[in-house]
Amino acid sequence: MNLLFKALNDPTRRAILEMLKDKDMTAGEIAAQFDISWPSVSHHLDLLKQAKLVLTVKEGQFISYTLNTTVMDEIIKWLLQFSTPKN
Amino acid sequence: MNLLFKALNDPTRRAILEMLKDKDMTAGEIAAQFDISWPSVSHHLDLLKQAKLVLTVKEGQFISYTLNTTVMDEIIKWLLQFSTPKN
DNA sequence: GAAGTATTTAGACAAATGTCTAAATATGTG
DNA sequence: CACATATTTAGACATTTGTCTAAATACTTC
Repeated sequence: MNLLFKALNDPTRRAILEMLKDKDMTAGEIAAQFDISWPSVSHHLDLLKQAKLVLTVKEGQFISYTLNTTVMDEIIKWLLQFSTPKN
Repeated sequence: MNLLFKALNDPTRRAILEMLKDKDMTAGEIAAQFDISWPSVSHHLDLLKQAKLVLTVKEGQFISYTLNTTVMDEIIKWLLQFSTPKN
């Protein structure tokens, strides 16, 4: 839970997740969308990976990043405890 | 969105929210549940308030904190964009 | 209004975070 | 194998964050 909220607590990382919603992307494609350096983006990707919010697949020379929506459901479940009056 | 995720990115603050799920509490009652100093708890409450995750009601000498679940729904909505294949 | 309780504000400090540049590690190609 | 491309790792540095103690503010009661 900690890693999850930590990973979500950054605009760049949230933007990455929104990009991956539409299609899988390589680290390079992702980095190209931002004005920060590649190593910084790589670091963000690492945190997302630690939180298991993204999964990586090696595709030859490239590394493709994919959303892992399973983990999203975990946060949603945590949040829903507040919406329902009595569980 | 930024303030929201920032507010959620701390175990103490998440614990406070879970406590408030059951019943409204005064700042003092909340602070008593933790081993950290009252000013620290007050600071956490302030961040929760900034994120509008909690609302305050002055009850005489005390300040009562209440959950604001409306805001939770906002995060859930953001998260749900990833769960549904095509919006 | 003086004194007591509840809570926040101020200011300091160590630890965590996001960024950078430079270098290292794959992987693919001639 | 040598070289080029893709990505990560290392190390440094400024900013942000969570914590503390001390002091200030707000409300209640005598």
